[in-house]
Amino acid sequence: MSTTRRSKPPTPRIWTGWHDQPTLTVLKNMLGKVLVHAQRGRRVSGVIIEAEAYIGEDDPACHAAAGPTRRNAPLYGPPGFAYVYLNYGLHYLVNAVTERDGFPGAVLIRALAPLEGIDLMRRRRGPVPDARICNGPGNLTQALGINLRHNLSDLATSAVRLEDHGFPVGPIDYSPRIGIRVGTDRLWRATSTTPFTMRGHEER
DNA sequence: AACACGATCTACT
DNA sequence: GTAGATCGTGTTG
Repeated sequence: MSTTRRSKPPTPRIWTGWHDQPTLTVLKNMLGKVLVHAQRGRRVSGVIIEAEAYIGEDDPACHAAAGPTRRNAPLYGPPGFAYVYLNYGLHYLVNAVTERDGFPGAVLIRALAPLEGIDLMRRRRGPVPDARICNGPGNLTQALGINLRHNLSDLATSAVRLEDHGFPVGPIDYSPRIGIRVGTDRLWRATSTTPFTMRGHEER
């Protein structure tokens, strides 16, 4: 065995501490965590700076509002898995499933500050400014190469996973969720007010 | 089997 | 500010 030692950074921790937490707690803790797609030995990742909660059949904006279907089945499963679906026939959106088995809930990841593999992100996203590479739920999945194949991935063990790199999170803003016409009374959109490397995020 | 629609984004005006 | 892209899903026939 070679004894050559390079100064390897400490292995980034998989983030699993959220599995048993209420969705709104997961929402709060999601900011500052790192969404990773490790593929073909390459890591593409970003720090989560914007996310939204969708909780229960009583939440009219939640995909589970009309009860369980084949599509939203992941929401009803155990926490810790990805719920990926195609929106508007164009964009893949990635959620982290929350709440106990049988109760639907998830956190939608809406924006990242690019961390690793930015060159690959640029290639996937085409000629857009760096600041907009990962802002928007459909844009970040394109940048990370996340699609329907990753639906129901275990976010602790799969190529698509959540890690805690210890990024400090400052104050968090809570505002109405975006792109929905119902359930806008709930302030379940969380945004980080402190920039990490780049913001790429604008209020509307 | 056919159809309407959506937790969006971009490119126009 | 708003039209258009584009397709899986749920609903209807």
